[in-house]
Amino acid sequence: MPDKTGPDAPASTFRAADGVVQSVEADIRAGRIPDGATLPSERDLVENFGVSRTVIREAMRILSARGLVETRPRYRPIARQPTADAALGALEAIVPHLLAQPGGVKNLFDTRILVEAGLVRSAALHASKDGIAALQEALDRNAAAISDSEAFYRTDVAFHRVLYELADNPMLPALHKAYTVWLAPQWSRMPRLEARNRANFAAHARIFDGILKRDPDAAEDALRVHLDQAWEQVSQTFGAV
Amino acid sequence: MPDKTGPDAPASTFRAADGVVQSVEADIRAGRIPDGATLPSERDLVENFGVSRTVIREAMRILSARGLVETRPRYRPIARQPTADAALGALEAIVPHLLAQPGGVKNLFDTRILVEAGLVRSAALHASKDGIAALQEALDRNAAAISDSEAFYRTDVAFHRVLYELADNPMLPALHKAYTVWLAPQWSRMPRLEARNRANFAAHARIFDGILKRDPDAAEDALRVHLDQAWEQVSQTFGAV
DNA sequence: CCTCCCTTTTTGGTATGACCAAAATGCACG
DNA sequence: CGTGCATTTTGGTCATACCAAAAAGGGAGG
Repeated sequence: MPDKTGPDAPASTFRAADGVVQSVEADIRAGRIPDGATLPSERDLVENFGVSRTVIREAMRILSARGLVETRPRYRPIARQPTADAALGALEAIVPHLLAQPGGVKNLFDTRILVEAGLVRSAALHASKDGIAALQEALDRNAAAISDSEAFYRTDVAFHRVLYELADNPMLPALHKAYTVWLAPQWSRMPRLEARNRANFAAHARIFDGILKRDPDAAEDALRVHLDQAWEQVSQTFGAV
Repeated sequence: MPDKTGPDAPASTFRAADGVVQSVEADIRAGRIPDGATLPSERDLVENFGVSRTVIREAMRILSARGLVETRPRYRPIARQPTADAALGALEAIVPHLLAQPGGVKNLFDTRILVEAGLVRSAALHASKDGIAALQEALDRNAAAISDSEAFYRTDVAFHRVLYELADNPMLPALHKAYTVWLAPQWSRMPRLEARNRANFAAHARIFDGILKRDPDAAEDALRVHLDQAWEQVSQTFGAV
């Protein structure tokens, strides 16, 4: 019974693991395996699917690459609902390669500038009262943390995150998180100075001001000045990257 | 000799496959395994690394997930230089899940609008003579294909691609390609009509005109009208997605 | 009764060896 | 000088076994 070679192999490039993948994939998406739940042990899956452990492990690897399960080396796989977050998270292994190439960090950072410029323009034109209030709150928190570089970093990131949240598109906060994680190696090693915090806060305030005045050009300009300056700091710290 | 458990296992969560992955990873990035070359057979790798085929296969799966090797079910793995293209390509397996969720296609398409709006603004402000010439050429090709819907689709995609190329950031053309692939299932099933081609070409011309006049607002507006209209067509064809 | 530590069981990681079918290769034939 | 068939190679799968780490269980001590 465990043997099922031959007769039911439809497509030429069909692997047994694909069947397992599809089945588990469907179970996760349908919620039969809830988000965060541990999957059955490999040996149980062997029994359920009537395939060898080799195939089960292959399937787990594929599911892991798809972001549908989270695997740590010696632990049970955990089911994950396929979110934008998981999708971007799947890039975590390859992005460092891109960043290591000449100009890699700059290129990635430029895409961030492109996106955030669009976001602040959009915010200036369409942000709701609530959205602006959220931004104001983030800005206040940022102000309160100027003298505490650790807290300033957190509130800095949070301020930018609000910009991504304002667009009301769940993919964008995920993108912000990805940017933060990807660029963290550069940023976290930068010297933290109160003077710098002050300058960065002022930039945030200018951005907010542009949005408040419904002036997309001013908001975008402030954002660009801010991020260009941030880039200056990074590239000074690390040399040409 | 093939046994190497115990003594040299530094981190707790270190798997033998990780060692193979790192080694092959380094070989590919250093060009010792050129882009496009087939990797040694699994059995050869077994010999080279002194581990079992189990481990080699595990390593191949990991490398495949990282986008460093391309594996087709029954063929030899092919080395791939880690490019932005490969990175985005790694998302190909999970993005369909996101698109299948309510509003998924719309959300993705909105990010595209955000990005392209930024691109046309940037083009209007900074595009070089050569860049504008390239855009002009793409537009001409598009015009010449109005009566041939198949060719029109190709030149349409090509016109937008030029926008992504103008920014001189290798990650952006990769992004364009990804958008094209991801949204192809929606787009390729749309009815092709010469009238529609004509409208789309007119929109392209307006975008180009805005760029030529160095008027970012006009260019962006034309782009938004164009993509909103495209979205209208898609959502009419497929209902609320 | 709860906590903490130690023992047992479970489970993931790896090694081996074997078999099949498809792909790659090579050789003989037209 | 192709071209088609036979052989070899190679990826995909199965089965089994062992180890070490994690999880579970259970008993001693507070």
